[in-house]
Amino acid sequence: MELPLDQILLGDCIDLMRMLPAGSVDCIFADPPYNLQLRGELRRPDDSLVDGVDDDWDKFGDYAEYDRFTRDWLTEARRLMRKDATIWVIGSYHNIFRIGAILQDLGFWILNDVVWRKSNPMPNFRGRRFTNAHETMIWAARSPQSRYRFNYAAMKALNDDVQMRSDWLLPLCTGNERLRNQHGLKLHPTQKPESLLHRVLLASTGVDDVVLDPFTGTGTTAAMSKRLRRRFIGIERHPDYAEAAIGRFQRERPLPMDSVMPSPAKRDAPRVPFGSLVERGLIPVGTRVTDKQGRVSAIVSPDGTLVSGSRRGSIHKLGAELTNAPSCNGWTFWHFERDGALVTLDVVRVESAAAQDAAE
Amino acid sequence: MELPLDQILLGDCIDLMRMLPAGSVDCIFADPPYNLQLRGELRRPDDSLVDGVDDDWDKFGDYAEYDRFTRDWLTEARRLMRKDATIWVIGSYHNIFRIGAILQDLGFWILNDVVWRKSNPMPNFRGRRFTNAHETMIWAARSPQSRYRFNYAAMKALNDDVQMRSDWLLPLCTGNERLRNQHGLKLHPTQKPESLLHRVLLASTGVDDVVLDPFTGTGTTAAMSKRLRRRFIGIERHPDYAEAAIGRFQRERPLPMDSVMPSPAKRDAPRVPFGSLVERGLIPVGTRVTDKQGRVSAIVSPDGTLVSGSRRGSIHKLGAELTNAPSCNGWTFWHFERDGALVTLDVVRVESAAAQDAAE
DNA sequence: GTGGTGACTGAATCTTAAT
DNA sequence: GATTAAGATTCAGTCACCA
Repeated sequence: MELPLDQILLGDCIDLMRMLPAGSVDCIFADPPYNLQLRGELRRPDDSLVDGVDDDWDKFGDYAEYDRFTRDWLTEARRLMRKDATIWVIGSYHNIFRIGAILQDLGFWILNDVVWRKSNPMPNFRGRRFTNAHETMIWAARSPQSRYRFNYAAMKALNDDVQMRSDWLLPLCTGNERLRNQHGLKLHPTQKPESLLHRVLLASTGVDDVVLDPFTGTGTTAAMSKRLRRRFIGIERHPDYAEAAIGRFQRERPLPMDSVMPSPAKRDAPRVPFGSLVERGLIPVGTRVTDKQGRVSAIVSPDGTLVSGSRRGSIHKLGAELTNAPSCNGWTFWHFERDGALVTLDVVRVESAAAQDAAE
Repeated sequence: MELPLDQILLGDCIDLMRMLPAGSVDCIFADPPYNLQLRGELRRPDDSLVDGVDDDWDKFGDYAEYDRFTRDWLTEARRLMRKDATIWVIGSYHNIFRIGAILQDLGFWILNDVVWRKSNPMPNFRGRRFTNAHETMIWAARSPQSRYRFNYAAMKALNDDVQMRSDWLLPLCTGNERLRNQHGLKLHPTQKPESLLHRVLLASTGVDDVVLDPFTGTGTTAAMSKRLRRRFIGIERHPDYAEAAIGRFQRERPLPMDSVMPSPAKRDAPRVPFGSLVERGLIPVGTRVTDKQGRVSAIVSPDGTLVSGSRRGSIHKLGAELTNAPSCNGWTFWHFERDGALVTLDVVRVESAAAQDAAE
């Protein structure tokens, strides 16, 4: 079977993976059934019913059956991976420990466990546990010898020039992004947010890499692969999900090539201290900066700190302090008026970097 | 063997646990060895050397040894747990997946996986992975039937009155808290911060509960147990660590009793029958009660039931019936007019409880 | 357009005491 | 042990609707 690039295949992932040639994919993202074991209905304090995951595809007899299923699909997945390929598997405490142990048993080499912290998780309605506010992704190479791809600079740039950590704060997939049927009901109970796949693919794949998703669902991996100009192979067993994923994949448009290429200028650009922009007069001392809504404001000091009343700190620190946030990207948080429009500090940073490049 | 309360035993934890009586502890915190001794060579969690040969069977054999060790100590731990006891196990991606799977296989019931997000993790020096900025704790009950302890109100209070989430941001153990030898070197490679154990014990134990730590190390669990007035049993194999833990335990002072008592939780308050409020005239017979919007109404009877047309029942039952809900908390559902304002029955209940307290 | 209100929702292993 | 009734319990966000 030739490699079915940029297609979504309808059928069982183990059967279909068996038909694909060994060593043919660069990266796998897999969102297998979690084997949730829900024992009854759950109601919110206002008595409304929680729409839990009760689909047949998430039902397994016991742990042994789930383990067998996991070993089978991971074995095929590993066969399809090039020797330097990596795999991502997402899960919750119901299944992720079994998956992690089986990954290790099969010879995969775990690189990180990455925690997706949900900014808006469903609360715990009965007050009997901690709010289950995260899911876990395991990122593993095919073997300890794999010389895998990790776009370190891109991740660092995405994280305001500090190393990307193993815990990612991202919202659930809601609102317009969530695919719905003609009745306005969610098409898939567990659609993943695009932001999550965006970061996964940006971190571990390159342009034209072959990405496989054996549990495509409604195609978030498919859409993000196309947007970021990766090649995609999807497998989905459920005809309704597959149909939705195919339509979504067709509608998706790739970003311009230059925006998805790792930018050497950006990667090698030295970190620009805010103070240096002040020094160079690109942002005058005394400038009044505010957040986007103008709820908080501060004044630029000569040393590159901001002052707001009796508080003083870096653009990041003061932004966090004034909004009671644990952290803040001051570059994008603070705005100031220029030519009658509000622009972020980051705009000036980018302009200054471009000017430096031109000078070299 | 009598229960060695408030002691730290020197020896192998499996051997020593075998000598303790079954069903004798309320909570276990375990920080088992990962055996990650990186001396310029790669070692697996069980300390075996990665030999550079991609031999699946060999790797499985190594993991098997770690699994056997894990199964052995967890089996003994489970025997020591009361039927409603819970266990915490902390680990990293090297070992936590194996531990989680074995916990499930042994019949434990996972309640949460809790992520300890390190506010000051060690950076990734080689830039080949995400900064490993967290560790994972599994919190599990002895069985699915366990009626385990979770101090919901205390956790909510600790978190600015919103539910405590499954991701905790806490700094590493550094500075003065870190135990050091006479050369100023850290005594133990993975000493856990007191804040972590403080939260663990506050969440899942009560005053005078028996806490066991089979891998005591330098005794963070011991110290926090004593500080919070829990009873402690520790086991440590390494004489230097045990000695340090014993000294630390002896130096630790318990907090005042009133400060370690749990935050008052509504579900622990004594139950007041609605009828007794009627008897005491706090809510007069004949009072007209309604829901918040005034859509349904009823009249208070002398026996503490409500009457609405031909229907009659308890405040809960009638509330449920009139709204076609499966259940209803009558205390917060029903309102009545007092001094020109609508107040809930619950307000009266709380007032009467406060009056009783004052009278005592 | 803007702002305020209220309804709705999300991978969830979600109670306990008394009879 | 099974059954029944009491009663404790939610956060961040989106969107529709209306003033």
